[in-house]
Amino acid sequence: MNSESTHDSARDSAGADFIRAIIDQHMVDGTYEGRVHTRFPPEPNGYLHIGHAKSIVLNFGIAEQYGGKCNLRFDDTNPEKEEMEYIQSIQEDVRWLGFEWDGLYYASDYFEQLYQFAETLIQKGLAYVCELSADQIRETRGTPTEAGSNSPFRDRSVEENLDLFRRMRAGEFPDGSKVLRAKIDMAAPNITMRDPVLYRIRRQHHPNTGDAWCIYPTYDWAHGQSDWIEGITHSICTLEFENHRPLYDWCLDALGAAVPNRPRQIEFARLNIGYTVMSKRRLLELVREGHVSGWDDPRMPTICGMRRRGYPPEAIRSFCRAIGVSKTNSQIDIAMLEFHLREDLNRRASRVMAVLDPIKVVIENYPEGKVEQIEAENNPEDPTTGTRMLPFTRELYIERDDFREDPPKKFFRLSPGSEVRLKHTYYITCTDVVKDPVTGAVTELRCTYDPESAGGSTPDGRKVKGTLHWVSAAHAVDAEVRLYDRLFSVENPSDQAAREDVDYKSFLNPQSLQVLTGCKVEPGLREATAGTTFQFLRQGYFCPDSRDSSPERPVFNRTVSLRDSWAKIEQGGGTA
RNA sequence: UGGGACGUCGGCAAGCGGCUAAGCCACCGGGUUUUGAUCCCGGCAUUCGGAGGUUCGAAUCCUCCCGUCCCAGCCA
Repeated sequence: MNSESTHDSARDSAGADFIRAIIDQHMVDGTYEGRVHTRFPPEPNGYLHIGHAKSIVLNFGIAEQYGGKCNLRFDDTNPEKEEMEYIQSIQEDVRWLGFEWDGLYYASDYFEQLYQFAETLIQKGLAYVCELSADQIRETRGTPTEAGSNSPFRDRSVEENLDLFRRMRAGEFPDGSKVLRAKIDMAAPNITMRDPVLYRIRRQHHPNTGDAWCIYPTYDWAHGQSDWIEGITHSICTLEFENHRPLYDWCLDALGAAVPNRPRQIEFARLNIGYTVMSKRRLLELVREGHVSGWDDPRMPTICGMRRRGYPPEAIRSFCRAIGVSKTNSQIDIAMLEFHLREDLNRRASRVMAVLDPIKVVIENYPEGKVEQIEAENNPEDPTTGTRMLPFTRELYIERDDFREDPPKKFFRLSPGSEVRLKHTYYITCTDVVKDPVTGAVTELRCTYDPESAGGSTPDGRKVKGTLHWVSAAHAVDAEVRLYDRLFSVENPSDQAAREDVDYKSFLNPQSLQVLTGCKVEPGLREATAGTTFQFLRQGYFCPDSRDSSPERPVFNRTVSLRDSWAKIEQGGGTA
């Protein structure tokens, strides 16, 4: 079923999560006759995000692990919010993450059957057509501490209910005028069980069924039965559905579902990550109000945003596996995500040189017009990736921050009189600093090189502490580089906003995107295409932007920076 | 003040009555290094929300208490 690419790491020695423990037990006692069938059931009302990835990895991962199946099912019971655009993007994202579904279904595929089930319910005296308005239903539902009261329509005859329900379907009544309700218990302590609505009248064009229906089932009526129809064994969902499980079971019982063909609902805690928001409502809002450039803005926690940012699917998968599955409401440290990102990229990203904030270096004793080809390894973590040639000339660019006229303690990069190594090649020594006569800003560094140091070491064996990345001025390609940072400047935007009674958007990080122009990258990068993430040596991982980059005008997104212990030293030391 | 669920290191998370409470991230040292990256080595909960109790023995069982989350959509 699933592709081999998802096997990327065996489960470690830790015990299986509680869901797998339940399945293990089912395997032992034969509850489902050895069958495991899960499903990933997104509502097509938004783009998938990293929280969905957790669920995808869980559901598809379980199917794979137990030799079972996993369906992709669109939970399209509410045509008001659902769109084709989302149906497309969701499939794209699931596939990109590396999974292939066994069956592709829509809850709407079952509308007829669901309708028939509802008639069965009516016939059993377990559902009735209620004519109370939405407001009246709310008012008679009671509160957490007070029981609700019965609807005056609760005790209609089976015949009347059947007739009314059929006429609802036939379109004889206006939107919102009637609903079908389950007849359970208006005094139930669990509010979900107080005669929940099963069908509503809504003349709304449906992306899949068009105008075939004017009544639509609610989630509660559609979900469990869809699971049942598909032969799902383990219906895994998030914690907020825990209160609905009794209803899920009630529906199945009412229809006579029994093991081994009776789905079991299991709830786990949804993923939360610091410094971002995860609800589709809020993500939609950020898109609609233009706080980000779209669902695929590289700052978004959406799958498409992360893809554009340069995350490989493997990194997302290994993160999802590492965080575990439990029922504890938790929030994962963003550092955990970044760790798995770097771990993956370190292994596979080609090393290249790019100068983000260039300052010119002129090597005075290097012949004018001479061009040497320097051999550079592509990835020290993987020698099979070979080497490439890099042009070296008298005029180069290095990182402005790699030079200090007045170097702090333990700074072992370039400063007047100091000697450093240029990565893959010569040692250079700074001999003079050229400044703008009016601003005093450093505009150019004059250096000398040691011809004996070709290849990065000298016959006399002297050491240099610093190694800098560089690019030949004449050969460098100009590029735009976008540095991304966390979307929000506080760890819990939603919680904090609620506490301080302000809008969560007031915590948007104004520094979340910094655009650098005039960056100088090595020549080969002109040909780079989206989908490949590189390591810009000593800086971080970057990828060509899938929308805006072109050979004529390369644009790179910073996926994540490299860990930087010097920055820590400098910060800590400076303030101490 | 109703019901449901959850509380083990800064963040995740194993543990299911009996070795000195796994592992990962973060953090703090130290080593290697032509990326101050990677890699390697070491440190990091006498304690499991709290208080009682059962037991030879409890994070694991019982009682009470405290805290957090979810539920009053014709959303999912």
